[in-house]
Amino acid sequence: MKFEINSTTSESRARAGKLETAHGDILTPIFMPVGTAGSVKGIHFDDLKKDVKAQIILGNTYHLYLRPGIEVIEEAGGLHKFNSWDGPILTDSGGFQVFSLGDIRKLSEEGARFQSHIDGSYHMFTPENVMDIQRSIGADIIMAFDECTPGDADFNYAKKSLELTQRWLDRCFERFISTSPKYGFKQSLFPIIQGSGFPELRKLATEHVKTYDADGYAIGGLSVGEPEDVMYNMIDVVTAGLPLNKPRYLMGVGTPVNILEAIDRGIDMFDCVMPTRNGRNGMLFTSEGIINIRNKKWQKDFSPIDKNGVSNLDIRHTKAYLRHLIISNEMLGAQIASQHNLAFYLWLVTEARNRIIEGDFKQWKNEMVKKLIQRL
RNA sequence: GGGAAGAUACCGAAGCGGUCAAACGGGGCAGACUGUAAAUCUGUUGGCUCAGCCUUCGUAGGUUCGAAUCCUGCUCUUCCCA
Repeated sequence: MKFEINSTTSESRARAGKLETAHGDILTPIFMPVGTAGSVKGIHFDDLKKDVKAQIILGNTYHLYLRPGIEVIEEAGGLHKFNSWDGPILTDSGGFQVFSLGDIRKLSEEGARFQSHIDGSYHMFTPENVMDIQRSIGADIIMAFDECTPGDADFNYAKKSLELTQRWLDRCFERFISTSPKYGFKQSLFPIIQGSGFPELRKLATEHVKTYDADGYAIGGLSVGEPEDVMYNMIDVVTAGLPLNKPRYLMGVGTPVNILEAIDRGIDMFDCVMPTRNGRNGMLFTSEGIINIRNKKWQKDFSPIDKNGVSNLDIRHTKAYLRHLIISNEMLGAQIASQHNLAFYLWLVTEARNRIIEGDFKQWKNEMVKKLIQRL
């Protein structure tokens, strides 16, 4: 996988780049819509590509492993064939589920034993079988199996957790390099940097992942309950230590403001459920600020969803109509809101890229942040 | 014409002498959501000069220290018989 930096800025760490995968190029910075179960909730792939302008989507090892199951995906010929998305795909390893399904799993040196949230059955994830599973799913970018350390972890827990993640990373790479892709194209394995909110641990973690000449490096364990300034500080610490010529992926982040701040600090890739989940729940991110479309004040507002919006739906539909759909629990409402939010996120990172190239990123970012935190 | 049951807050529906401004649903209003156990979850929903007070359980009276709860008249609704 090739990554080239097209442009950098003098007053910030922000970069514009291009990541080449077997399923197409990705212009960075990029936001990657989350498609946990092989589907970005509520959005068809045609709209994702043409209207949202998504360049890469996610899938999730844990969810796909439980359902439909790896046999099905293998027989289909991999996830690309199965769901028909022909662009790049990244799969998360299930490490986040080890965190979010905390009460129904048990960690050991070997791996994570967990209960399915679907039927309660017991399963075991190890660094080795998670690599195998991700080979079978066949994403272009696959993630190391890690423990996503909780945001409120104390130093001792965070240190032990990081050390486990590091030992697991060694096993991930060992397995990864001794196996081959199943569908005739190259896969890249990204390590994940943990260390919670402790700069010294983050530095150690950064040094450790650099012992592998990976195609990209991810930062995990942020936006999991810690204060925002801690998150920004950790990003600073990590990006300062990472090689310049490799993409950096900040996992699970975040709000539009989080994304701009992270781009400013040298992050290239993002994913987050926020545009889709919050969209389903009536929260819109727009060029003017944040809208809770369920609020009564939009009941008779027949202005476009977002007058500056880039999605076709933004001008076509009014706030009043979208409010009606969401309030009435019509599934079209969730679809429109999700598609709008995703299109907005993709616009935001694309615009950031343009500004980096133009050279006025910092100024633009500061203006945008002011707008984006407003509640309309 | 005769008989039976019932009328509770925005709607439905509990309550059947004091602990009732009144359970529970729905609806309304607002909030949360960051590598998706989420088309989910939480709060709130008579008024006020708000640790208290005022007005509310069809309506007008009555019994009682005390009534949404008991009694009487009236109005309306539903069902059954003719």
